[in-house]
Amino acid sequence: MGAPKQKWTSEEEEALRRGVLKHGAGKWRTIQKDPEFSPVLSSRSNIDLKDKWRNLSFSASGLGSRDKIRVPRIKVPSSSPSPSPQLLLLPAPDNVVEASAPEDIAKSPEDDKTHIPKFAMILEALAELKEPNGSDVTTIYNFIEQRHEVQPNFRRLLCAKLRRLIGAKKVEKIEKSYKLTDAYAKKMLAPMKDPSQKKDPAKPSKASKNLGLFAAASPALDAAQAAAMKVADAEAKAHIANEHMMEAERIFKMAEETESLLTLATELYDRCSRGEVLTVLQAAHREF
DNA sequence: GTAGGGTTACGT
DNA sequence: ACGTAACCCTAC
Repeated sequence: MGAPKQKWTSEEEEALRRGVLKHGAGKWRTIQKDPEFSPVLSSRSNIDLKDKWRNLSFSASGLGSRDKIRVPRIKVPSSSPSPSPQLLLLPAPDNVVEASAPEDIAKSPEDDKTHIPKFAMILEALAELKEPNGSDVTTIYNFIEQRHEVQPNFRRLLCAKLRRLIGAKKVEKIEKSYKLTDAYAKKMLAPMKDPSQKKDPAKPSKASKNLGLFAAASPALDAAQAAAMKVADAEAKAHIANEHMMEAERIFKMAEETESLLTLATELYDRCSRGEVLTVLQAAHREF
């Protein structure tokens, strides 16, 4: 029944970019109705434009790695060479990055020691929040955000993750809130006296008697829980400390990059003002 | 009409 | 398991 997702074509994307350049971000209806773009964007609604722009903004802001600053790439449409200076001021999302990414730092991209699966974070949050009627997304998000460094779009991911956990019968949804299922909560808190843990993902155990699971927790459960919390806490602290070091490192590197960019820009400007013709490639490789 | 949270489909 | 693009829902 559903429409199989209408992927944006590069023409549509380009029209959107130009539309934003012309009318500004937020004027989605105006852009959509503009005769210059309406032929291309006819099958897109104003909110489609908005959503697409949001996606572009996200992917252009280089989450997780460097530059929070969006660097608009100057793309001359080849037919009309009119690169207005506004281009440099517009917060237009664009395919940044380009070439020249000297990874001279001896840091492996995947750091297994500090990698905590998203699912684990969510389960940990639910286990420790232990709200009888479940916790809503915001509560869960806040909890995780305090404990772990999360990416800016984590909130968005959280919903998808929770759904998967529901599918895996580890979490159940009550109204707008989420909580661990009876079966899974027990499994988490159970001591390892049972080596033959059943991994049956299809737990038919209905959530009929899960009320008061935590309220009626036995001393043994409390102890196990406290121990688990201590471990989790220590891990979280180590994780945070590591994150801070990495962040400092990242900022330092960013400062270096910014400085060299500034130098490059100054040189470029100097040369251009003397009438020299340079290509971006030359500039990037300092071949001038 | 727009912004932003939420959901679903899909690719890796 | 995870991230993301496209789509949906709702408050303002």
